[in-house]
Amino acid sequence: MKEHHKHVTCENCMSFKESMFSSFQNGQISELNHHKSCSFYKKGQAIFAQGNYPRGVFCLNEGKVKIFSIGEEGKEQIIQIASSGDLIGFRTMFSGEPYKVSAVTLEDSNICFIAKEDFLNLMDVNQNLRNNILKELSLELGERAKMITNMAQKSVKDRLAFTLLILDKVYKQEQINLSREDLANFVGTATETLIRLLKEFKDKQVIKIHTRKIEILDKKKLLALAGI
Amino acid sequence: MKEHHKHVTCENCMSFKESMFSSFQNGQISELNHHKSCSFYKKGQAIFAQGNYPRGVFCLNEGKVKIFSIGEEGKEQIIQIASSGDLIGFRTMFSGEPYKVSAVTLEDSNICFIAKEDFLNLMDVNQNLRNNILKELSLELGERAKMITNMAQKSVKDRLAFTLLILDKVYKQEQINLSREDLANFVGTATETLIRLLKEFKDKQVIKIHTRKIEILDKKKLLALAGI
DNA sequence: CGAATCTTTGAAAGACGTCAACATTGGTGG
DNA sequence: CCACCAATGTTGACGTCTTTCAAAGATTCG
Repeated sequence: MKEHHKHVTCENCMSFKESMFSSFQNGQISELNHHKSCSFYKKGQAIFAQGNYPRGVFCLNEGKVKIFSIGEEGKEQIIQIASSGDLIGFRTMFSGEPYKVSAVTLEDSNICFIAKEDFLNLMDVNQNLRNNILKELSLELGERAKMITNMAQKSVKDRLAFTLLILDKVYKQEQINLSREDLANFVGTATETLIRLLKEFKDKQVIKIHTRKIEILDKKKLLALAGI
Repeated sequence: MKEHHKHVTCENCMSFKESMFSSFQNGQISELNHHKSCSFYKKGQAIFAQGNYPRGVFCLNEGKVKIFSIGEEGKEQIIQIASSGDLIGFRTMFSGEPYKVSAVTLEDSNICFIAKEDFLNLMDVNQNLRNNILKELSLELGERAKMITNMAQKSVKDRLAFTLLILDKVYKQEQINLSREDLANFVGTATETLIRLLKEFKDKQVIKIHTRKIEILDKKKLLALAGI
């Protein structure tokens, strides 16, 4: 468990080189650092909520965050899991709308904040940042077309396989650590259905279950199931 | 039916003021016009295809275009229907990837083309265009989060209601004119299921069916069904 | 240790997709 | 201009995947 209010500067941020700001020069980095503030968020804490108006962007120094949209029955649909180095909430900087999604930490996290005005100023001045943002928006748009297609055309089992592969990348060498409900809300199914399918995957030696955590044993079988 | 090779200049383009270029000044408009070429596409003709690399962007002067992604079984999932004034294929200008979706005309259309290099030069020079593009990418990203949630959580009936409301905006005062298969591929269901639900909506006086075309009679009922 | 939360299992109903046959439509050539 | 054919649309029957509801079993954390 991480300590509270760990102070991080952009200069010594472990996630800096994979971040949207990776192309910044020394002077720009310290300027960025000057404009950011850094906060500790406990597991389960909200970073922003659907319907609110944004005041800036959040840069994830350490931790994991679920980005989800809430359907009419109040059920969460997880769209994305953000992790160290990811910038979140920047979409709303340009759209003029309130947030269309909510963000909640999945574990204790250190998250930096850059005010909207400062961020937009950086965008104006820095072409690399602009290009990185354009690229990221574009990549995400492509991913979401794929996700829509999966939701519309694939069985729950196939989607679970697909989701586990995504999570494998997010959790890297760690085991996947999500509640059954969050996992179900990412796959887009009922918790009970998810549990039954996990058991099936376990019986087929595709995954190993350590109570809450999930270890992927056979990525090839998952790839075949997900149809990639 | 429109005649072939109708020549359109940006200056006299009926869709110009709703387009991404609406903020251009006179000199910029004629420069834009100088860099574009204009082609006639017959109904059902492909504009670009998933997997190919983009050479530029397409500006829809007149007509309608389905944007879809193809699932593993070869089934189309329609993501969006573009109409007059819409710019399509600009996502791939920034991502460096090949197209993740395909575009095919739904009716005879006039479509202008702007080469990638020219378009990116315009982006560099023109802050309004840049902001419009950023805004459009952001808005679309928000819509797709909503679409993912709908696909994952709502019944086919609810999604049909939602889709009809989207199409009502696309077709404005006209009646919706899509094949049953395309409509099913937008809703994300089988053609047969779609037909059964259309009949149900017809019996409930929500829509009126003129063979292929669909007229919306009761938008309120649709809004209630779609849960908006 | 116990309360609260999260997870698992079972049974039953319903929504949806698939297959096969049939009907209608619109475009084409005679 | 009409008849015909291919493409598109419609209907019914059936099976199965998935959800829902209810209850019991684990686990976690104070």
